[in-house]
Amino acid sequence: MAFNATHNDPQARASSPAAAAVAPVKAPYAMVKGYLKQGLSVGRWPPGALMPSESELVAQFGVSRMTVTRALRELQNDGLVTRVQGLGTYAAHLFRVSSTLTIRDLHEEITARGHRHHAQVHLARQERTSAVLAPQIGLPAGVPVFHTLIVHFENGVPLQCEDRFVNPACAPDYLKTDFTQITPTHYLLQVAPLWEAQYAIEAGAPSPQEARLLLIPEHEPCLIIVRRTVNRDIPITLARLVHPGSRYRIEGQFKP
Amino acid sequence: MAFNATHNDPQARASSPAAAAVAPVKAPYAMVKGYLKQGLSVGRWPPGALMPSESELVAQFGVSRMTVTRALRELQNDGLVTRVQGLGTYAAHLFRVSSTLTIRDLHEEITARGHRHHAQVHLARQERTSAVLAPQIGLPAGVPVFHTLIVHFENGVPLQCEDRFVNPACAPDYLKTDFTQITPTHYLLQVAPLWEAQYAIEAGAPSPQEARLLLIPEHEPCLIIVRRTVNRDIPITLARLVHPGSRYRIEGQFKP
DNA sequence: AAATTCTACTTGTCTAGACAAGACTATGCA
DNA sequence: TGCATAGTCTTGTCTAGACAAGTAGAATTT
Repeated sequence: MAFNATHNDPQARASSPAAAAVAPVKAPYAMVKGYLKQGLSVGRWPPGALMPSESELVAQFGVSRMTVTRALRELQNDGLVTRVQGLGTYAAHLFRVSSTLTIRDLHEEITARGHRHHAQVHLARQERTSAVLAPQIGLPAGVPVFHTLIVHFENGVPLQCEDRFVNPACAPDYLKTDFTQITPTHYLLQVAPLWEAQYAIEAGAPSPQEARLLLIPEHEPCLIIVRRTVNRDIPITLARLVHPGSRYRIEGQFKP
Repeated sequence: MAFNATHNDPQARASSPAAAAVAPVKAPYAMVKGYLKQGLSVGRWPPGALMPSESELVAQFGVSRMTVTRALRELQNDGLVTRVQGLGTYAAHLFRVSSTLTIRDLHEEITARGHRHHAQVHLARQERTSAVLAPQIGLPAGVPVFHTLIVHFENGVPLQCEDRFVNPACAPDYLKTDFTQITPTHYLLQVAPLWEAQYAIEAGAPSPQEARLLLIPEHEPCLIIVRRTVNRDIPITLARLVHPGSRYRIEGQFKP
């Protein structure tokens, strides 16, 4: 991965001008993919247009069909083309554009910035699901759940108020964890490494308690993430993450 | 895509119990992928563990190597495994989990909900880049830019205030567009169908003007998206999209 | 003892051909 | 005219083998 690009480096691209003598030879499938991507970029195939068929590309590039198929399948996964069996490959309507939104463990995010992270545990106990909470987390009402309320600090400044409910069946030792050392996210990833989640990102005012814990005025806008996590239909956790709008934002990029 | 699952439906899954008589036969590559995914889910290979090699899976499933390779490559693209040439395939450390965040054209989003969309154009003119704006959009100071200020309504309720600057070089006819009929996003996608973008999502208070246009009090928290779009290093547009926190939120899901 | 070479195993990629199945079109029949 | 059928083109998937290249450890040489 560190040497000069060779034909089996799928990420091959032009390196520094000084090293331009060594041509960055792309793998054939990457050539085909790049050709189509470039064509889409310059408007050769406007959205919805029929693109060359696999056999045409096979003839044009002199490669086997598997190679062309791979290029087209990757473009499809990237959302750049739509393929329909029996019809052909079409340039995608990019009306919906997607990017990968990465939600990282907050501890890792802070330390990656070279800053100091610490946490204050304000609540860590067992409760019973209320009628309001039960449908949200996906458990029956009245069953035990773990409830933690933790404030995370970056360089001594409160950055996140984490109000979390955890299904004891998934993490029986959850409350024994020292949350000043290990974040709940980190712990839960170890207990249940693979899961699905639904999330909602919204702007809202903090609750009076959250404003107090985050040391912000009650009218300060906050970025609130509500996330529900399940492992094969079994609820794991429901978290409400409140961030002061002046201290936290989500950044990312689209790269079709 | 609508019939019973056959061996080449990659999305094949168990359908309703009544139709369980017809076994949802998965394609071989999907079998291998599902087996590995299941193993990762139940902790058979904890994060960082060495997983079976391609040749082992070939022997185990009695399929060709290309089939196994495809399953593993898709798992790699999904971020579930890490592959190193010469070493093997490892279960990924899922400390950073990603999802696809889709930002759709607002008009499509509203009509998809079965609601009515209309827009009010409050500003559509040519200006010159100020010293503050120039570095943000990536153009020199003092050059012409198009500036539009449009409020979008869902069923008559203001949902988004769109403050946008556009590079005339990319869309010379931008100002001739009837923005009550075609959203700027839609128009720009036609002019420059492929692009990259950086975005930031944050919570904040609206400007007095934005509060007035959105018919909300000045202290109402808003979800603000700032997006900068470029096509091969040429800036296309810089947009500030302000949404009332009580009326708009971003939803999505992780599905490793 | 240190450096080098060899070997076994891994992933990365490609080929040439095959069959299946969906979608459209032209044809033949009633 | 209306309908069924055959043909053609498309994508979806799989096979069996091949070579390249990266890694690690064992064997050999210096």
